[in-house]
Amino acid sequence: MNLFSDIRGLVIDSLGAMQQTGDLPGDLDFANVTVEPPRDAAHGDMATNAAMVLAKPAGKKPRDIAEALAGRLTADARIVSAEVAGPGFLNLRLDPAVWQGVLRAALEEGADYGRSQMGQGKRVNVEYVSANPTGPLHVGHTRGAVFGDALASLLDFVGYDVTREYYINDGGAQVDVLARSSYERYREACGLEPEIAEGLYPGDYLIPVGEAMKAKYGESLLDKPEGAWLDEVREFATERMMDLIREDLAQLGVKMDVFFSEKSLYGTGRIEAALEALQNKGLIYEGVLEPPKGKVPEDWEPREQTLFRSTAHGDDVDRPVKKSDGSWTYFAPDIAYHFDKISRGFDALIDVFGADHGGYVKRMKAAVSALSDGKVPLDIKLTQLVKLFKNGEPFKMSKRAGTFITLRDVVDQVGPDVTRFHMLTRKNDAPLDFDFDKVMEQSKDNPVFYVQYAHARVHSVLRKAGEAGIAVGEATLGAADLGKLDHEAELAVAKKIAEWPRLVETAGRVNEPHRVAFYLYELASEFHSLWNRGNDEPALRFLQEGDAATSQAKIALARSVAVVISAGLGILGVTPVEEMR
RNA sequence: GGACCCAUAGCUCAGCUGGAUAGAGCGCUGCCCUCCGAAGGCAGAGGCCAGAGGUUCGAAUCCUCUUGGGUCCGCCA
Repeated sequence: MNLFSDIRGLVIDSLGAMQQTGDLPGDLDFANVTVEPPRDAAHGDMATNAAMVLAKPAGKKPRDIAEALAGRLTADARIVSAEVAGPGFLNLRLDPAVWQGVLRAALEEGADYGRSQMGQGKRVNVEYVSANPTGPLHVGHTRGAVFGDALASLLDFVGYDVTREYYINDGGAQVDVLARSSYERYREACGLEPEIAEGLYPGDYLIPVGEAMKAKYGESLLDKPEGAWLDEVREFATERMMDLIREDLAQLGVKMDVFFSEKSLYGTGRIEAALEALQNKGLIYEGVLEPPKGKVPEDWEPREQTLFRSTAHGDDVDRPVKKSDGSWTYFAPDIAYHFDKISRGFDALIDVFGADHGGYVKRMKAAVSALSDGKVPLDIKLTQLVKLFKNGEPFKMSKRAGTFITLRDVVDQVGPDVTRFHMLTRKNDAPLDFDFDKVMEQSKDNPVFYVQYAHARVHSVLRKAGEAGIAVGEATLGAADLGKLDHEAELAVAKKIAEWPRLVETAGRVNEPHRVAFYLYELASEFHSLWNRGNDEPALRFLQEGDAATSQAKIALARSVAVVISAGLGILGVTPVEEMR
């Protein structure tokens, strides 16, 4: 159930009834009518802007509409009072039974409480990570992996049919470099001195690749020209790197549905087909680009290339798809890849890129817009930089010095749960500080711990109740007399739980999983607050000695908190622990 | 030169895609606890939402400009 959409439905029905009686004109658009929690609890439980939104089109004063609407709403048993306030807000107070109904729904629906049909089963493709298969994943990839994965789960939760996809850049020059670098490690494995020339990948992670090559090929590849082994080694090394990356992702709990190979686009006519589709729309031409203004590269000279008229779809300049030597630019297979996604029938596409790829957003959107005739929306989410700290000191990374931090370094040290939660405590387009010590800290100052602790506390109550001989089974709690939960501190927690279905829909609509993390923090905060009040007011403790019925009602509330935290953490990909440590 | 992102309490950040007196944590101030449901609790101070215009019943939120920070800018992926 979603209480807010229920009440909104009531408001819309009442407005419709007012149209019937002639209190409102018949041709009104209710799309902008909202029902939301008020910022200030003193304003009641919910507020609707209906009167203000409709005043102008209806040609009436907002307060008059509000008064009339209030009369109708209070006829509903759920609405205790409806007061006109401010410029025309209608503040609603709900019967406590409504909140108790929310708790009952949470208990009954369990992990599905808050699940929504908003996505209507539409197919959405979320592409994320897509790191070059030339080495292990580093921290930057980690953020993209966590973000993309949580986003995918979130969209699934609100009713989309989600495909998680990874685009393997195995078709460009970088995999040739990988092959050459691996070959040197192979020579090393054969007892020769490796020559890691400038421009090759120096990382140690290729040493095992060299050894594996020796195991497979013996010394048969030695003393042969590059042309004789390049294809073979490239494929071998790329496979190895993808195994490595898959393991890294598994460490983090990320599992892709599809790994799509860039290479599979070459030599199969698929790039040509995609460009032909653009050609048929008159969006491909031969031309010479203007040099970038202000900062002209030293070696700039005008060259004729094959260009995509991306400016026809919102880009600033047209983009080359073929180099002057006739080979494809990286953009051409990207176009073909997105063309493939479109032709697989997705209703919406999402790409998760690092912020350093911000410059490609417009051209990619232009390509998708052109290829789908504007029918398939592409949203591109950029994840900002992660700044690493150790003991409060910035941790400098240098690829050259080999001191760059990998995903595995992070996960090995702090674990997948802490990594994932912390990476989602910031909006995707805001830079993120990651302090190895702070994120591990077991104190209320650490949001990860704070939320986990709330969940653990609930389970602690359940355990203690069991020890005290109080039944806390699903059926028992579901049938508990929730009318006993009438204290404002208890209702505050119930109200927070009522917001959950609304929150996930909002988060899903804007593709922002961090909202889930912030919500969970707030819910945990309400719960801890209630718990703490139990110190001074024994009547607010969850376990009431000698009163099983009251205890069960309170435990049902606690249990509902755990249900929502568990569902929320599930979306974030974090394990809800039942006890700390 | 241009494009994109960002600018909110002393610090780190939220702000429900236009709503009421702008929130949280840290830090700060004060009080309480030290009868373990205390890996503390409660309360308070703290803001020209970078600046200037505009849009409207209403703007931190949308538009324009300015300032300041980040990323990127024809064949690299």
